Parts: sequence; C-alpha cells; structure tokens
Amino acid sequence: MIILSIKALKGFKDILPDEAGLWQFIEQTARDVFHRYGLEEIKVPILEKTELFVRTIGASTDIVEKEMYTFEDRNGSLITMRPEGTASVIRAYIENGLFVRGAVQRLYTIGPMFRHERPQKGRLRQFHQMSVEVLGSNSARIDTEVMAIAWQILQDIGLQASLEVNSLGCAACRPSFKEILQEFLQERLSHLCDDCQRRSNTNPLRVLDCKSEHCQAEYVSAPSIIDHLCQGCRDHFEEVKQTLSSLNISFAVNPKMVRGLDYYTRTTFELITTELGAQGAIGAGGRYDGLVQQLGGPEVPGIGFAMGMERLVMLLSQKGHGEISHVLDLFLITLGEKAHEKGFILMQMLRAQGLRVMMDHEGRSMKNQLKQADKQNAWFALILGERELENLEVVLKDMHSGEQELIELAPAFEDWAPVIKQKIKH
RNA sequence: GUGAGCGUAGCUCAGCUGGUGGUAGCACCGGGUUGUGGCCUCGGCGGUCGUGGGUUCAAGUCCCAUCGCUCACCCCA
Repeated sequence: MIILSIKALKGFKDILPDEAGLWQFIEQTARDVFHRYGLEEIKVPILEKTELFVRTIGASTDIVEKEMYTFEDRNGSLITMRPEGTASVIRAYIENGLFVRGAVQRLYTIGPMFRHERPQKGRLRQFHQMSVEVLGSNSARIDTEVMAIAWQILQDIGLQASLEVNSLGCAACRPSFKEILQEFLQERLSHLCDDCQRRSNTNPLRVLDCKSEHCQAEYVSAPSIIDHLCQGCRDHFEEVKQTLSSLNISFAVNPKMVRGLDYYTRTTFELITTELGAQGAIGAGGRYDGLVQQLGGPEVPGIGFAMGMERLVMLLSQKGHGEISHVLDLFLITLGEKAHEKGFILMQMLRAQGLRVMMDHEGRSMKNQLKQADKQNAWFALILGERELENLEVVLKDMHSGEQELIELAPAFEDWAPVIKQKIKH
C-alpha cells in the first residue's frame, strides 16, 4: 500500500488521460464554433490585483466576500486568483486600447478559475470555463448572437439544455424596481424564510429565486422586473426575444432569474440542465453595459457568457461519450536485441514521416507486444524480428482484419520508412 | 460557514447478530500457442481494513476522537 501524504488540495482535480480526450473534443468543438462566429482568442493572466474583482464583481457579492483566493504579494499588495474571466478581459481591453482598433471586439478565452467554496457535484475550487466577451455593441442582435454561440456549442457537442432569459433593466429602471420590490417584501417579511428576510435588505432581487415553496407562494403576486423596465430596456428585450425566435432558438423567459454578479444589465441568460444534481447551470451570462466605464475605460457596452467545462464533461461522460480513444497508426513489434536496436531508429524515421508510432522497450513477448498494440488502438502492427532483419522484410499486420502482408525492403535503410508509409495509407 | 452519508487491493466492491481479510470483478504480469492481439482458460502479483484511542477473551464489524472523500444547503460555471 502506497501511503501518499501529499494529496491534491480539496476541490482541485487531476484530469487523467482517460478523460483528457473528452476535454479536447469539447474545447476543439467550441473553438470551431467561436471561429465560425468571428471571435478571436485572448489569453489573460490568472492572477490580478484584488481590486479588479472587487470593483467589477461587487464588494458585497458572495464571490468577493468569501470565495476568492487572495494573497499578499511579496511587495505587500493584494492579489487574487481570478474567480471569473470577464473582469480580466475588460481590464486587458482597456489597458491595451483594443477599443481604438475599431468597432466591435469579439473575444473568447478558455482557462481555469478559482473559488474557495465547499466542493460538491459539479462544483470545484479550480474549474474551467470557456467564455465569450463582445465589446462595443448595443445591438440586441449581438445579445442573440452571443446566446446563439452557446446554443451552437451545445448542439455541436451533442448536449441539450434549456435556455432561460431575463432582463435586469439598467441604471435608469432597476433602482426604482428594487424599491418597489422591497416595499412588497416589507409587507410580508414575517412570512418569509430566514434567508429571504436577510436578502430582502442585502440583495432583494435574489429572494425571487428562493427554493422554499412557502416563499415562492408568497412571491406569486410579487412585482416582476419585466413589468418595470424603462422604454429602452423593454424595446431591447423585445428585440432579443424576437430575434432569438427568428433563429429558431427556443427559450423561456424567467423573470425571477437573478445572477450572482453585480455588473449585469439588461439581458441575462442561463443554460440549464436537470441531469447534474444541484448544479443545473452549464452556462450563463449577460450584458454589462456600464462595466468598461466603471473600470476607467470609455463608455463601451458589453455582453458575454461562460460555460463550465467540468459540467460539460460530466454530462457527456454520463451519456456514454466518455471514451474517445487515442489512436496509433503503427505499433512496432521487435523480437531480439538487434531488431530492437534497428527498430528504434526505424520508429524515429516513421515518426518523421508523420506517423504515430510506438514500441515497447521492456523486451516483452510478441504476445504482449500485440496486446499493447491492441490497447493503444493501433491500426497496424509492424513486426520486425531477427528473421525479417536477415531477409530484408517486415510483416505488416492489420489489427482490425488480422490480415498480414510481407513487405520486401531494399538494402538501403533510409528507404524503409517511405515504403512502409505507402503501405499503411488508410 | 451549516447538515447528512461514506472510508476494505491501483480501480469497483462483498464481508450477516463481533469469531482466521474475498478462488470476487476490472487492471497488471506470465502460461496454455518455440514468433501473433481482441474471446476463453489456468496461474501470479497485489491489504498497516483511513488514522489514533476505547469496549471485549476476540474489532473490518461496536463506541469516541481525528483526518479524508462525497452529497446537499448557501451560492454558483
């Protein structure tokens, strides 16, 4: 029994080779979608000044209050491992003057995020997101395009989820709605659960998605943000709904949907599944029109979303798509020391020809080497024994049909690899 | 931060009211085939039963503590 005293941190996971293929599939599919929608990749740091997140996400949000990995840097300044991607991208956008490059920036980024929460199914302390940020457009069609990207990714990787949309209003209409809602809550405060009583002060919008049936019964007659949008927000939301429909993207309006970050305005949305236990959201996002300016940039509107990689991986492997096996073109089998020596060089030459080739260096039996070829999912096995070496030939075995072919080789060793490559075109 | 459940082989798990740790499955290695994989068959390798105390003639099993994991709440991707 191996007793390992140093284990991975709580909530931090290794992604093992068995699973890595699925990750690659998801990431490649998503990149392909991003490029079809004209997005460009941006890579931003994992570590930022703490202040960046406090100012964007909101000082009183759960993320900032209790979930950030924050340290003192060696010079004493506070730094934080990013809990989400938008803040860093906006910072980079402003810092590098991307706004002068022209109209609309369409960006995507993929990478790890960190939140110090109690782990559970579908929730880790280090998790990975693919996220999109589109900066510089007010158009409702951009909202729709952004949702279409998320929709397209799910389609292409073969998953289903329901899309819920809402509008949270803007600086003009949200504050007054908040007051109306708070009034409503005050009147029945004693009927609400402890959480809602607390939230009615700190974050009144949040009460609306309380899971208590009792509270929900109270909220049946609650005022809805949708009914209190200003003219501009109402028009925008109508156009979003209309254009979503025009693309045949099905959605449901959920006026009780609230998001955990303060910066959202107008359109917000979530992609929800029922197949992941308590963690239903596999992707979520929204518009953040004041954010760039709030960070000291120009008055530029934005919208974005993030998808949780782990949750996608989990859904796919639950559906049995877990095995995306790696494939080898050729497994080189050698028998005897001389053949092994020659084979080693031949393997390198075959690789230089662009083939995926492996061999065994443990001196195992032919039976074992064939087994390895099978395990590695090789198309062909190439047998090079003492006998073949003497006769200037190799045996090429098709691992699927089991058929074997004797290949005659020229005395010139350099000619071997091209000849073998010719034979295994599939 | 709060609550519940679970820790036995590398992995998945049996192990009853305490009485010698399972020929268990998967994986790995070897034989059955002097140089031919998948299927089959035979064998082999592999355990401080999470850790520390306690109860008992006797603890994987009961009790306490501790660590770890999992799920849920809160919140979120």
